[in-house]
Amino acid sequence: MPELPEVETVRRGLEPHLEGSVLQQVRCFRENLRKPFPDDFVTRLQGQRIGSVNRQAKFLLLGLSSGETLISHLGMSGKYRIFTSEPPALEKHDHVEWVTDKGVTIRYNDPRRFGLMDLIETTRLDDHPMLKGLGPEPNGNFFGPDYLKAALKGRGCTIKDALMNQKIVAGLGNIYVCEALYRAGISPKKKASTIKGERADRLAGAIREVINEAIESGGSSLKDYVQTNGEMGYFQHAFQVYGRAGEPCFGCRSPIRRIVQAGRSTFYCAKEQR
DNA sequence: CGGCAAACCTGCGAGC
DNA sequence: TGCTCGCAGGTTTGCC
Repeated sequence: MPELPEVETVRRGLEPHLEGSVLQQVRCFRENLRKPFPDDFVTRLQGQRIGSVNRQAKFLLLGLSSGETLISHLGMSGKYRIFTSEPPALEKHDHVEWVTDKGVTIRYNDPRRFGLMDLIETTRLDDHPMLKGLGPEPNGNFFGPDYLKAALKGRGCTIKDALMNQKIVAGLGNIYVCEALYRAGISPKKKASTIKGERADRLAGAIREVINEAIESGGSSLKDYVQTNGEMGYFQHAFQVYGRAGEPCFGCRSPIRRIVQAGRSTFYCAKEQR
């Protein structure tokens, strides 16, 4: 589920229920996700007031009154659900639960457990191994044609791999890279260093555009729910290439191809993407 | 350094 | 009905 637009949608869902609230009751139903929970996880969360609900790349960042920040990554299958009244029975793969002083229950559910939660002093946030070295936000001020051109210069990997690299741009994943490359008319197999000039301008614009449109649509829902209220995002209906192998390109009608790059599926139109 | 496969996990749909 | 296989939105690790 979660690339940047999905995580931003989750952030917007959580913020009104968490910002300014106190985590009155914290429960954790196992000792690890992809990695172990930090030491004294429950104790360090319990009783904390949440001052801010932020996002960086695909990470949610909850600023706590203790001076620590909770880092939450959703992996492939992580979901937050919010219950404003009496919550239902725990479900399979519910791993963490918070009850706020406003009587709101928030549960983190993650079947594949590729997600991650960690605590770090807020002043040392940028030193956290997962956040250190992250590139700029694709919809932020720092990202644009000039940045992208400089970042791709001399890169021997494919343009697909470059855009998947969180150190170059932070927050894109398989779906939005495929979609941005289609919009820019660039083949995912091109060497990154060959994308320059007007083509790089178009790519930078396409990335910003697709990310912003997806956020406005509440992200993309594939098998799982994305939004914290259980509603589907609807950007999946705007996919031009992702998941459309064999179906006709909306532009030229030639079949969309699926190839594997770095172990991940890439969808593209061989005719329109050069 | 680059490239690639495997690892971490469960669930689902397709095919037999 | 039930089995096996392949696949899935992410990231890290280890090997050549």
